[in-house]
Amino acid sequence: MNLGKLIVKKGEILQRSGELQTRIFRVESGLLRSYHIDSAGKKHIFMFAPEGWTIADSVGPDQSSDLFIDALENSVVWVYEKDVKKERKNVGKFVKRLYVLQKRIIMLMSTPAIDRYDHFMTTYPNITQRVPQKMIASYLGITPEALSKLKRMRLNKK
Amino acid sequence: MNLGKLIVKKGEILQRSGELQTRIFRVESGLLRSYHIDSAGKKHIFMFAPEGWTIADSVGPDQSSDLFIDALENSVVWVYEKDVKKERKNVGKFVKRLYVLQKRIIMLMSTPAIDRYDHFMTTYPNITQRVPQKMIASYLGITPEALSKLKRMRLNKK
DNA sequence: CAGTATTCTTAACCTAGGTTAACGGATAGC
DNA sequence: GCTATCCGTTAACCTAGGTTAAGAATACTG
Repeated sequence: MNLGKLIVKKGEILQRSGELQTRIFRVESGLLRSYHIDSAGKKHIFMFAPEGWTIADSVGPDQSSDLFIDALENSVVWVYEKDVKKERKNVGKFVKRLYVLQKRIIMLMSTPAIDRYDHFMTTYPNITQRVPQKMIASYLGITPEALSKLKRMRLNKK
Repeated sequence: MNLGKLIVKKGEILQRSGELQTRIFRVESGLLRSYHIDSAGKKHIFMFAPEGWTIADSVGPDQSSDLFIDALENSVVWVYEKDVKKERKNVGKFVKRLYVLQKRIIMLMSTPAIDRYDHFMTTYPNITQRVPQKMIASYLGITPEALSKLKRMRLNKK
């Protein structure tokens, strides 16, 4: 599970979006960061990890990564393999929840409200029918008036 | 640790912001939600929890809650006490990380960029000095130009 | 049912932050 | 030391979403 120590130069990429087999990086010295690249090609920094911190993509053992991880300074890094057994038991619930929050943060930073709405509708179809629209707007981070407007604007386009 | 079953009516509040002694709620039937009330008094829904889901405020064992939890439908709920021993060991790292993400989501939804900037500067002063300002902007979810503008606008006001 | 309370929508107007582009200052590589 | 790249700033203009207010549609309640 401990895969050893890695010495990385500033700018080196440790993990790319789309990779399976994501790892966990513990920073002994230096500075790492993780970031997401959106559909328009823009970078959004998800987190910084200075000395003593741990950084990883919070995806389950079978998912491919959403994040890039690279070094902002020359760094020394301990690399760990994810513990698939633990992830399937206790810890898995935490990892899953972390992933949901991670995704939500990335979407809040990089995705327009109407797309977040679509994502919500397909991800939680059952909730959709049980709460008023204004609560979905609140979850999405916009006002009910804005959601109303966005839906109408989409209709008028088609 | 299992504190028993609770039958709640639509509208009932299970946890208030500011409370110590936060609990974990597992929904047997019905629908709960958690939300944050910002400084302007506006509600921001953090999460919905239908049947089978677990909902709680991801604060550590000594922190007071940031979130309200209430029932959107008549519900049956299992209540659990947080396991302080576990939280101080293994699981604590996950809880802490969840809390950071929870806070970031709430801030992205309810706090203007300049205040998020201040929060970042005081929370991570050491990172501040090691990365260019454009990366802080990226972390905050805004463009470098916008951050530049916001800082200048603040100066002109004083 | 009637009556009240929510919810959804629309519209006019406002504002925070995005886009594009240009410039000067700082850094890094050679 | 010279050049190229990156960084921060400014400015003009644009756009997504907020604010306020009002009306229509829907859902509760007695």
